[in-house]
Amino acid sequence: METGLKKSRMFKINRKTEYALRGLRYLASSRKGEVVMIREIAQAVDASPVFLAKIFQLLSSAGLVTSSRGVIGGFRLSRPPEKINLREILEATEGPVSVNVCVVDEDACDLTNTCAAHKIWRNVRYSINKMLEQITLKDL
Amino acid sequence: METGLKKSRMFKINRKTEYALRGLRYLASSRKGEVVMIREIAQAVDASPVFLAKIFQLLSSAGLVTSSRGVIGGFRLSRPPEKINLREILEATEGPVSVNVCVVDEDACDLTNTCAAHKIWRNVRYSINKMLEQITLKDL
DNA sequence: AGAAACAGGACTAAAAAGGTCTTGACAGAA
DNA sequence: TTCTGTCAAGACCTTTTTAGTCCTGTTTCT
Repeated sequence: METGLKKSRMFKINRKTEYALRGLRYLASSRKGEVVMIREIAQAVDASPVFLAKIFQLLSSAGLVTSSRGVIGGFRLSRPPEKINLREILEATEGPVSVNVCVVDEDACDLTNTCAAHKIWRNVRYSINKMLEQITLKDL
Repeated sequence: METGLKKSRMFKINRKTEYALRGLRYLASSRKGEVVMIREIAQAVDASPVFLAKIFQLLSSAGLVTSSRGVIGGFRLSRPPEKINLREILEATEGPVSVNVCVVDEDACDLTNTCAAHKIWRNVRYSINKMLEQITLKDL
């Protein structure tokens, strides 16, 4: 059957998250604690340095990595790998888990008060977050 | 901070799934078991009839609803609401849960054999599916 | 001061999602 | 049979999101 609507993959992480994970993994495993410049990371994870720089800005402002400027500048993990969980990482690059809008933005749901679905979605979101929090960078 | 990269919402279901859920809910609660034409459903859930028709084609080929053509044609649920779970619905409109590509497509992961992450992603996917399967159309 | 690194914003390109249009197949009623 | 109203299917267009570049500035070390 052909409907004209495309089905792809549900809940798939996007490319910037993919790169973020690879970059963090590189920092965690190959260069424990050291300051590494973006060019090296980009080369290691096979990404464009300019793009990866943007991604690391997100990670930096989320507090997952710490940047230093200047001639020997670069990035390093702000915390040991086992203290950085997957929820934080994904949230830094993609925003919070929401599944259904009305869970996050109450006003977006025109059935707020009567809506049984509301509670369900909230639970789904909670469970996903919980699961993601149990996985740390070290596990990857 | 401004990076030029946008963060929105993680794991958010898209509009066609939203409409699918509303449509199914309408069939389940307002018109139990009856054949209802797409125009009525569209009106009830405030969606374009043409677009909703496409969405219901997906649901139909997934076996969740049954269509009948002709002058008194339309759609009805193939099974009672408590036998239709959320995973089936989301999968019908958005495709399978995958989170990370390499879970679904082994070849896409260049680290297939050594990759510890591989196992992790598989578990995440499994847990999400499990959770979604426990929620049925009736709960919504 | 100068070189080498990140910061930040504007901008462009590519891909995905959302949505329309047209034609055909089917089923029932006159 | 033929007409009418429904879904089926595919091609097509538009809008939104994601991916990625470019340029200019700021910081820090030598």
